[in-house]
Amino acid sequence: MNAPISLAHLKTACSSCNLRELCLPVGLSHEQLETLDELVYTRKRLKRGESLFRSGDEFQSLYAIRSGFFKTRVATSDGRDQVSGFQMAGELLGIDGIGTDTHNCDAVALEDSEVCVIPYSKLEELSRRFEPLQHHFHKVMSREIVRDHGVMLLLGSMRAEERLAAFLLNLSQRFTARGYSASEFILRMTREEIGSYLGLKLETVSRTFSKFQDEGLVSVQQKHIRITDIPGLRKVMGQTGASSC
Amino acid sequence: MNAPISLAHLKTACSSCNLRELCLPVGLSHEQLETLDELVYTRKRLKRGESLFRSGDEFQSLYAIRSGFFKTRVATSDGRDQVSGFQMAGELLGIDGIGTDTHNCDAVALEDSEVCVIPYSKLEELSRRFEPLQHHFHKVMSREIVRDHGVMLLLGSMRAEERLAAFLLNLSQRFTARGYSASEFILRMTREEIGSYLGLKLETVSRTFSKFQDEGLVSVQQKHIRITDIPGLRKVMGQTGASSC
DNA sequence: CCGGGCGGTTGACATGGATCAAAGCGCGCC
DNA sequence: GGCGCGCTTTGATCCATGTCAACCGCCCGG
Repeated sequence: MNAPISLAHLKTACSSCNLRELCLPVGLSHEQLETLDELVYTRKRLKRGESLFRSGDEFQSLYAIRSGFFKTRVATSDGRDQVSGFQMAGELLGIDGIGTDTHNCDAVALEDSEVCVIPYSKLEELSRRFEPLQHHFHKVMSREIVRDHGVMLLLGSMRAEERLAAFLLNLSQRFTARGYSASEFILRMTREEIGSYLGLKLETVSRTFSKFQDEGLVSVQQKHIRITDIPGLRKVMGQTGASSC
Repeated sequence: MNAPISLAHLKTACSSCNLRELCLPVGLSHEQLETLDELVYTRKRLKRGESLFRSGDEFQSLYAIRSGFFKTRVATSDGRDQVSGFQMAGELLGIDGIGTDTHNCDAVALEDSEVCVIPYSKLEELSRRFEPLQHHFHKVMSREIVRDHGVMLLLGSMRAEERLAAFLLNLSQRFTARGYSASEFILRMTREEIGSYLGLKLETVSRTFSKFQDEGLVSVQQKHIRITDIPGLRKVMGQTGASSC
């Protein structure tokens, strides 16, 4: 049922991974890190468009993104679906599966990607023996909840321009954290996927990009984005409709 | 800064709590339960309108609701806020604080309520020693994430009627799980709070209630709700705008 | 028992974003 | 390297929901 996925049985070491400051082991000492190395046995490569897991799949592992870009997608029983997040290197996929032992969303690679496979039972076992790991794992889950509340706020009370500004600033900040440019990047997702995530139609996303460009906030060329006025975008996000006061 | 809150230093035992099938200890054996009793030292009573914690407060404990009804509320930097959830007996409050050691939302009692105070460091310690507790706590957090994704889907792609139908059915189901009527209950929150949660204005909530009443789906009298046609409400939720095909 | 205020309802109107439609372009596949 | 499809842009129109306003009525306190 799943598309074929190449499985690389490579020995992976968190202790030597250059994402360790973003990923599960963040903040652990070097010797603590070496304890972690027994957690990750395998990696998995995915090509663009392939699913890492799908809603309904049995849950067994979490996945840490080593490279690439993903979206997660949730669906209603009546066939509508929505992008629930975009994930990049160092972020964790699959947490949704813990609660029901079954995945509740699809994770799809938006470009050729590689993930570390973290067997969940192993993670639980290790985090019982190893307090800093337990603590950090809890933090990761808690932050995911806080992030989701932020998206709920965006979806429930922001206007189209504010949503897109918030989206761009969020991407910018995450790229910065990974050592990339804060102001210039390639969007890995389509206008439709952005719209789905932001609760807008693709036409609205496109129009809003054009509007931002006219206003000199960004320079848009297809998927290539250059933010030319970060404070300006912040101001767009901050303004409360204005008409309501 | 906080409103005065009465602290009851009562010995509380999960093992004899009639909410144990809904709360943290769900699914544990009786002897396992007794290990849990050392987790909860105190309870806290809150009157209607009081805050259990506020955004920015230092995070120290989780709270299990023994009785009553709460809302949580998140805010943007520019002053807008939104209800992020309604919580009832057996549910856990405060998970948002784990990630940053600081609470990221306000929790407000919507009626006189009582909570069990669960010191978080104690919970981590116990769940290291006690695998089923660890496992269940992870499940609770994961389910919260899945729930939030459901709300995001609602906010991003449902119409007003679908949102309100989903809201009523969700309440109904949660009341059922607590042994109350699935079809008749008192809303603890105002139309404005419902609207905030659902990304609608209070007038829209009110109008939609009236519409449901005209259609014979519910009988509404202020905060008193009687669902007269549960399958009908389900159908409202399921229909996909219809115009889009 | 009465009065005031808050929460709720309803109506009229405004509007942001959806929808429908059509054309351009750019990227990937062969 | 060229072709075709999918993504994007842009325009015209429509509609769901927001906004503004007025009134109602329940509940609480005096």
